[in-house]
Amino acid sequence: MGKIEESEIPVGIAVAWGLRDRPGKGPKPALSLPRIVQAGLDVARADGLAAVSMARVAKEVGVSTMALYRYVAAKDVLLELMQDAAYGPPPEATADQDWRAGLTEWSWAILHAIRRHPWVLQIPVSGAPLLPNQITWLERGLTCLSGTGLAESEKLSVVMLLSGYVRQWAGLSIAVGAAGPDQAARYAKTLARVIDPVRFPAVSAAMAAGAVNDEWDDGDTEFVFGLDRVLDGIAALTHARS
Amino acid sequence: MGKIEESEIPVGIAVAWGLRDRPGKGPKPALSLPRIVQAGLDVARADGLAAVSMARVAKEVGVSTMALYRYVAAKDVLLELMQDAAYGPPPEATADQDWRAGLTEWSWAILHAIRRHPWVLQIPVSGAPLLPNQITWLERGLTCLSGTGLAESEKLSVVMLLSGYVRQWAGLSIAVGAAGPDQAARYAKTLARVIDPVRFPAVSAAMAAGAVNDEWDDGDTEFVFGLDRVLDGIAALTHARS
DNA sequence: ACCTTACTGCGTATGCTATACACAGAGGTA
DNA sequence: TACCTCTGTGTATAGCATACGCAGTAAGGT
Repeated sequence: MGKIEESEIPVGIAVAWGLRDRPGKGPKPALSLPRIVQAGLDVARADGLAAVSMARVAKEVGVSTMALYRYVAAKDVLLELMQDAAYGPPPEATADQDWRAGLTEWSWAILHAIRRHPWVLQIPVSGAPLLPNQITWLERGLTCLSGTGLAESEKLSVVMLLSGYVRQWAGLSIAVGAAGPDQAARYAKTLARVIDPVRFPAVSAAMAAGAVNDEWDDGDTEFVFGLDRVLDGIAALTHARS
Repeated sequence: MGKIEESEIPVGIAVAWGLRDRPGKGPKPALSLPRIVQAGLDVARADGLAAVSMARVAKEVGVSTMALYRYVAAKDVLLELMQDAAYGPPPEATADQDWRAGLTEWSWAILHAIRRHPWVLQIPVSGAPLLPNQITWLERGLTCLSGTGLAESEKLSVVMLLSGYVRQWAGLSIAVGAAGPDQAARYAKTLARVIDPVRFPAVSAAMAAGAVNDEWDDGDTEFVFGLDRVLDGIAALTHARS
């Protein structure tokens, strides 16, 4: 692979894809990028994303803080790489599925990945997805839609719509259910305390009907509800196209 | 309003709703919470959310750093208040709309609010929405669905689905188009550079069709595409319910 | 064999961050 | 008047990302 002009591709991206001239001139590197990223994952899993500092990661690898900067241009890059590693590659696709079954599976797989590494949601969105695993997930999602008559740009929009939903839903459900099992009940109680039924009749009605309470008791049924809504919308489009 | 047991309601929340015993014992406060939040908004607008430090906000108000902690328990609370202030109250609802028109308007209003204050997307999600403006937005969204036969919990899910979509879409479109007008083209070029058509046929096809390039040229058409998909899905549900 | 060159990991230093704590003054209440 | 509580502030601490310079290491060219 040829040399890359640094003006075109961000450094971290190039590294992640394995492009880089390795002249092998100096001393042999004592550590590797995957090793650093793995250490970052370990710290995040153990003590949360907030605990992921360069110093902490370096200690985890058994190396001085500044050594990391030989492999990673800045902390942001490390976080991006961690994110890509956290999602990992998507699971193998089941053969002979229609688009709906395929995308359902795909969405669940995203949700599971996020549940495995909830901290990925706290990583600030820095740009469009570009890293290997993210591209692979995108590829798998687009493939599900190959049978439909959708335009390429429509496929792309659909996949992003879906991944956005999963991500958003996961974030909300994790935030609500984070501190404990009965946190949702407390949330409802707090709302009831603060909300004026005259100013907020609809919210009050929803609360009176127990919607807020029931909402997160078994998160999965609520997830499939929204998922089915999105998929119904896509189905309407595919019907119109065929 | 009575005293609140601090175990039930987070401090910042209580403050935002205006609940707090004001014994007026000591010296008169020289500043107010809204003044501080406004200063935070000013800093965020001028130099981005990263520039919002307690010291910077304090300087903006003309006060020592630590003075802020008399009004705000921690920086996180300030950020939550800033977020609520950034969204502001939702616009007045147009009379005599069906749910779809109402929610469309509502979604656009959210998008506009985010575009006015893009940094809100960088605030880490700390919990379920609880602040006054957020509740008001929720109220307005639920009200749009009052005519439909949906269950309360379904209404809630629908509203969250929609707000999630808008938020997600706004984040992506801002991230992509952030650095400049031709950033999207560079993104496409970079992708083409890195992506193997054999390993990623679907992504390559999308790129070849110009999907990635066209996607963000006029962001609004892409926004309404996804929005219509979601609304179609909701429409399918309302038909089933009536 | 030797020098050059590029690359490694490291130690130090800088300037920033949030916030704990103690204190002085203000303005109510008893 | 004495007190009590709430105010704003100054100082101090611990942590953070990272710029910079240095010493050592291995390969390429001569």
